Amino acid sequence: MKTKYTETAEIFKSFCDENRIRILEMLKSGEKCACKLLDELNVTQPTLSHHMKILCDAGIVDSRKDGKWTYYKISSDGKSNSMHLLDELLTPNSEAKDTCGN
Amino acid sequence: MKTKYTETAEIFKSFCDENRIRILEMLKSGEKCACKLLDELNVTQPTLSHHMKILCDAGIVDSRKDGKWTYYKISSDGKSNSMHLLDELLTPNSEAKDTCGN
DNA sequence: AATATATATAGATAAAGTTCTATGTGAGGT
DNA sequence: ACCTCACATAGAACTTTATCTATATATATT
Repeated sequence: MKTKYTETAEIFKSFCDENRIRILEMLKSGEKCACKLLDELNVTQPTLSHHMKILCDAGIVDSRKDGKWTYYKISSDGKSNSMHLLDELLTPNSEAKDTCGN
Repeated sequence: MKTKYTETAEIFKSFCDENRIRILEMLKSGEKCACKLLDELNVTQPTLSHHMKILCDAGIVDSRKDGKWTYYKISSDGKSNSMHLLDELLTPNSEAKDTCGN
């Protein structure tokens, strides 16, 4: 069974690898094809493919095939979803104090 | 050398483990001492300690010692910093298209 | 059809992360 | 002083993740 915690963790895994962060930074300037991303990263093609799968599966990046090429871009839904999740996770919801007096 | 990518990844590592997500959810209702967190998680005390160190080192959680006890709470600076980082990472900054025509 | 190119998948390996047991440390209480 | 309780650290076992090489697939191009 996949808990809600697992799902949240899946999404944030997108952001805890250096190369995926580099990829996202590249995509900030717009849609890019895999070959272009590959040019700028010091990884092999299968490694890039692995990272793109993680980003796409998490919904952070959208992909589109055009002939031989695959283009990737940041998903605006993925962005708002993850921003919302993070906000939700870090926003205190009450002031119930705990003094360990139990 | 620690790149900016490494640092960003460090911070987001806070959110990619199920147990750390559970911990953060518990802290949403206010400051809690380690013993209380331990009660509600199915992990040993050293494992909790490990997770708290990751959360504190990332600046997401603040800790405070009071006698024998250590209290943890979500850091509002940590929150705004990580929200800002995520927003920055996922906000497109131009519409430069790339048609792989290079 | 044969070939070349872009990407994906499979499988192996290595590095990183999580978790445990055992032990250390430091703060109170008796 | 001694003991107990809360937490941290050390080190080992296990799991997960990242990365590579080799290969498959799918889309042009000739």
